[in-house]
Amino acid sequence: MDNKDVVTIQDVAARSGFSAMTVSRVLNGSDRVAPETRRRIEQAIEELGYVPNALAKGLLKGHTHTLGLIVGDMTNPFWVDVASGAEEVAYRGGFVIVFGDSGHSNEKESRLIHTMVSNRTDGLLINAFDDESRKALKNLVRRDYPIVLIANELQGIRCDVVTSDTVYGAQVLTQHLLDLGHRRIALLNGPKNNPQSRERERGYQEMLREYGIQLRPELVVEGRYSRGGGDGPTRQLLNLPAERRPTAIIACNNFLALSVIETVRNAGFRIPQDIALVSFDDFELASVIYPFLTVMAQPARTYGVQAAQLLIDRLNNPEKWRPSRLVFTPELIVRRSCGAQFQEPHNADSSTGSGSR
Amino acid sequence: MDNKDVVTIQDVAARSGFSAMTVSRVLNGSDRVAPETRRRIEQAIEELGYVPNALAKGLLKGHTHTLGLIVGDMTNPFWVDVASGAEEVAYRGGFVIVFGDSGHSNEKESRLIHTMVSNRTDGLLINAFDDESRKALKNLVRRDYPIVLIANELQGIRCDVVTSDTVYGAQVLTQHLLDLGHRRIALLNGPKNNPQSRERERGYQEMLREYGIQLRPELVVEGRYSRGGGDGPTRQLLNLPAERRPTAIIACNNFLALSVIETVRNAGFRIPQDIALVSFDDFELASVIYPFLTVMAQPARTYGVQAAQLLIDRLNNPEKWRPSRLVFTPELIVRRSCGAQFQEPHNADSSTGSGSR
DNA sequence: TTGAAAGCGCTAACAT
DNA sequence: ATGTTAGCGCTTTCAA
Repeated sequence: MDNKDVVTIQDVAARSGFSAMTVSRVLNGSDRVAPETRRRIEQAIEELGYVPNALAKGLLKGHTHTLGLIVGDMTNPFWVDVASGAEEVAYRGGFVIVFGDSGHSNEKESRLIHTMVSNRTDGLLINAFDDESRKALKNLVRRDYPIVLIANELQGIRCDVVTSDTVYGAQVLTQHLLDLGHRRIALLNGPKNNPQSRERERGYQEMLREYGIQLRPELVVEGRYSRGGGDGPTRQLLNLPAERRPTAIIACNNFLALSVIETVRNAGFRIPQDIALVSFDDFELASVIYPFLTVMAQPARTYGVQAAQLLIDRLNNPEKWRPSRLVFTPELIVRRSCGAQFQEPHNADSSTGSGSR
Repeated sequence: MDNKDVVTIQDVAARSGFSAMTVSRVLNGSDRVAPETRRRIEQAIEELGYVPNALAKGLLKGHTHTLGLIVGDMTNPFWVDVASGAEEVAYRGGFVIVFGDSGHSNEKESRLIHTMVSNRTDGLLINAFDDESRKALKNLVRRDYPIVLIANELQGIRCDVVTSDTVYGAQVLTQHLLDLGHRRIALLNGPKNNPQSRERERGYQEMLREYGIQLRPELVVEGRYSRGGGDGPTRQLLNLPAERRPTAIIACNNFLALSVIETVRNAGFRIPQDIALVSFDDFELASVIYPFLTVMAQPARTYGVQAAQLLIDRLNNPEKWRPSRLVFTPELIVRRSCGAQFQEPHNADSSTGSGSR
């Protein structure tokens, strides 16, 4: 068995007694190769364990059949779903996805973009962090580098966008609470320089105004979209004197909702008896186990599927591409408890029963 | 503004009035460049929006600062944690991670391996699907391609391994149930050709034997490790006549536990009153919201961190590498309900309160 | 049906 | 301090 570090197409050529060109034709499924030639070359490939060098091919051809996907937090189930959807479509289309997690940081995001462009991914799917992301992306777009924006729309960038109607989502959530009688409704929002955050605040304000409720600035607080990123702002809300404290909170993503759940619990309050909670984004897994949270569900997986599809379509047909803007309408899911089936056990080890035989 | 499709180092050279070699030196931070020269070249880079071509560099240098990571199901929070840990370490070390999801399929797995090797990832972190994976990996290892096996150990492959003591885990879980008085304990296992599945069955059997309990083959069933992959086998267990039906189930990963929860619920039984449930792997998020499941926790994130570290160390110091075998000891987490804080509401819309003002 | 030559963008090695 | 040459592994183009 040959033990060279890497085996090249030349090695296969030498071994099989044909030229590299003929080997190349076999590899790429050309029909202008004699059956016997093909057989012998395939055998040589097998014997040598040859794996074509995609770098060389990419360098020559100018594309790599590789897509970049940058999300803010790959630990968030929402983005995992997006990634999973994109991966499925990419795989079917013969593409590979290179993932990146910007960790909600501008610096890491721009490093990732640079790396992906440098590695000549054929295009980029990105949940742009905030307005600062625009500069880097704008430069790419100017060079016709294909980009699909996910969830966050950025002004003045000619590219595809897949998003959902966030203003509407915030309106529905706010109205839901208003209809239940709540009047002091807090908005636990994400960072202000994030386009979606601004839309959520707009929907919230509009609905309050429609109901003639006065806006209380102290009830609009700003967290981060990452795990634990709403702990501080939630405490801030709970620390308000009872007569100004919110009776309901709208969390602007699933991790912010988690923050509320944990912080409220630690402060000795109960949900929903003391403080009601509704949220954007779903916890799919958690909801199976204990479905109780009312949410505005965004179609996470569909985001990924559609975004990847848009990008691949564009790559396959560059000249007839025109920017698309896909806007999904989120859906209100009002959850019930499943306490009937799932009783809260009261012994210490609640999951393992009491030892029936 | 220049509008060529891609801008090369030659363009920068021409623009700045120096040679490509000097530009290259600036890019790679060589100190043998006059300050004024550096300034002018950096300006040209900026003006042209030049991004170096990593394919060309990789082709020349023979490495790409890229690591492959293949998991069975990137939708499973367990593997998300692994990926997140690996990503963090890789990023700090100047590497990028290329993810792949084998979807628990041999065919997709081998296609992914091929793609990653073809793209010259410098090494591979992989949760090998089953014994069939050995052939492909063995070929790579023979060519000194660096591989780290995660969770599943494969015989006769000289590479690093990061895993945990699965036999022990199964013993502890089984003993836990035995000590609670259960005698008909079912094992909802993963596929038999998966190395870990065999270890879990071994631990289970050993512990039953130690307690002098007779092994009932009908209580050992085989599911898949993917979402919903335990529905059928669980139904099979529930369909047994009452006197042979298990009083407790051990689910061999978190998704199998989910299957039990859903299937048992749909069949009208309750957990833990009618059937107790313990499981391998944790649901971190779900447990915050509703902590009730007793689990054998595997250190998911640590897997990723250590595996990536092992790989990077090897790449940085190839000649002094020796295969390592890291074995973690899983930990039993006996969860209590947090019903005291979290009461099961009984109205329809449980999360939003009844409308206090 | 097969092969030879040239070159994709970059940098190592060797000039100057 | 800067430049020239050659070549990484592959495919395009042209020739046989």
